[in-house]
Amino acid sequence: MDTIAVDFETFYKKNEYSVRDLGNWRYVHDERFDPYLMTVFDGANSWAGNPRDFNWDALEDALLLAHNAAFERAIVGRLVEDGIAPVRMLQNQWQCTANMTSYLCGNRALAKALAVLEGQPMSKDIRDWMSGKTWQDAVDAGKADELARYGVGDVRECHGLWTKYSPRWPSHERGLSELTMRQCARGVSIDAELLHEYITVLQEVIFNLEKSLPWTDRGAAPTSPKAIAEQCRVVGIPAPPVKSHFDDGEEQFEAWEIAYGPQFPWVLGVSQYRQLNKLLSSLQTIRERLRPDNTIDFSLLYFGAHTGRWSGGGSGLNMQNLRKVPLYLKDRNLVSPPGSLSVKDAKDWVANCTDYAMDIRRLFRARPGKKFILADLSQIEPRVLAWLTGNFQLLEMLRTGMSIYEAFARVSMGWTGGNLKKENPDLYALAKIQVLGLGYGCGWEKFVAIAASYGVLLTPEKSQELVTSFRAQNPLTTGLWRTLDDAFKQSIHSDFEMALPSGRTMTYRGVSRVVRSKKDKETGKWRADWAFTALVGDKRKTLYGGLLTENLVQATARDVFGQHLLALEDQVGDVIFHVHDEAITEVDQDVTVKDVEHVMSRTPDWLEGCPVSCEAQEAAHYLK
DNA sequence: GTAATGGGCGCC
DNA sequence: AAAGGGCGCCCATTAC
Repeated sequence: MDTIAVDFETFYKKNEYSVRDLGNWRYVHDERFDPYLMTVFDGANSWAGNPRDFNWDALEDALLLAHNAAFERAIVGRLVEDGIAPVRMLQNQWQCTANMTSYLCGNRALAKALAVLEGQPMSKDIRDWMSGKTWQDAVDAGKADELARYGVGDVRECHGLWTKYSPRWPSHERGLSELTMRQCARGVSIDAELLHEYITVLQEVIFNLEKSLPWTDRGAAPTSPKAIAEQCRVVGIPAPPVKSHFDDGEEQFEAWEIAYGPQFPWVLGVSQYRQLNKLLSSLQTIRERLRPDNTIDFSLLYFGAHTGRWSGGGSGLNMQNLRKVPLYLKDRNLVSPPGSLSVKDAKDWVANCTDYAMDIRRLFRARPGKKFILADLSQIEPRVLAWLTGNFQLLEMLRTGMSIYEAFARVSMGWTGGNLKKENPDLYALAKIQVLGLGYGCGWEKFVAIAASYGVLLTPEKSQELVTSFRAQNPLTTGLWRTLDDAFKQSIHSDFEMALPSGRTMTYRGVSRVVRSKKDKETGKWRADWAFTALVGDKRKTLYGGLLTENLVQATARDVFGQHLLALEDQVGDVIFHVHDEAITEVDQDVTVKDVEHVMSRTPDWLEGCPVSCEAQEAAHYLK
């Protein structure tokens, strides 16, 4: 079979008319859509020109390659609709070399991937210059040849990368890449009526809120930090603490809100404005993306994170960070649950409110005649950590169906009684936060914040006690930190490679040691300190044993979930989208929760002995 | 004018 | 010796 690389240059304008602004489908169906240049390379010959002049027979039955193939594929779909490309073009197989290079070296962008894999620089200047310009503009400016050369260069590189590197890209990973493209194009069905209602209501709420912020009268933006600081100065209260400047920044900010919120409504109003505006932006994006059948396409990036997880971005709507707690609106004003509540408690709090609740997750629903089955893996990361560290005692208890938190309490906290959650809920809560928060080397200050996010308040003394006892009672875990830390440091002046159980390897390129000044906790004095760094994608980061452990666990959990995704598509039905350890499947009425659970409870061959389980439920729309 | 950066906020 | 991590989008501000 021929393998042919294809690339299109299309009219775009940054921040106005681009894939980033509109998503693939809406972009190629816009009236401004103009694929003015097509370039093709089959390994020997290249062609460049207007797609109307292309001999499409040359692509019949070929494997098509593109860097960001989801985009090229959407363009071909539009060309087919317009009768420019033949209908049989919908049958070609595609492979995405951007997905491939993400897997191989953590870089999606062609120029960066070439720089890392081939040590080769590449300029995108002409493409940047084309923002807002047409093919005729390029001709008039005498840049048409340069543009065509650039396009041909792209397809040559794309083809070359595939030829040289595709053998290193395992077939199941190609399968996940293809599945991702299918999922994004297939999209999800939207309750359009509810969407429009939500937008109308939310606009009114935001309008009311904006008016209540004193500085908006003076023309300042609703969330202007300068205006907020000025207002604080005028009324004689301290400016809000910057959350990221402190381990307990979240708590400090909350304390500031509690101290001054009752006297000055705008103190709470700013956060509320940001929350509401973020939600409204998402709703408006969904509205702009609606296709005639009331579905939207979206973007999920295969290997978007260096650990291999998918990321949700690239087209202005992220399906992986839709808010869980509905907004409670009373008389067209937002009433927020107390900040101290956990997500689960906040949801219960809103559920008990009458008036009006707005839940963005309700908008995503199964297509007519189908139903959703939502399934998520149960504590996959701590289970993987237990397997990686050889914590057989814990794994054995999990195998009996015991909760991981109770098993942890028995193995590491001396619990010998019956059902922990029923008999000693306080100890259960302490076990839970340790399992979720202490596996990767977290210190006591940060642990206070993590515990708080699960609704557990720890004093500094209690936090220190838990961190210390966790490390003493879990030598297998601290041993893995140490092992990876040592191995990483041994790799100085070269690359550090970390083998995963699945056979995949994570590579941290260019390990080096840097000297930094650091504040001594006891004396408060600055002194020299070493840190070991390496490249993660194209960014240099400081790494250490606990962090490498976390990366290893996250990557392994991703590989487990990836196997489940392929099996679900193969054996159960369409996976509409997924969020790290949670699959949203859209299935026929005769498919059962058990069918999904069966697939997602399977332990891969390469993780034998690690109990995997999931929780699944049917629903008419997305929830949880 | 656009690019880069950092804070805030959403998720697992 | 110690250090939780992985993302994306919106907004405001600053840098160029």
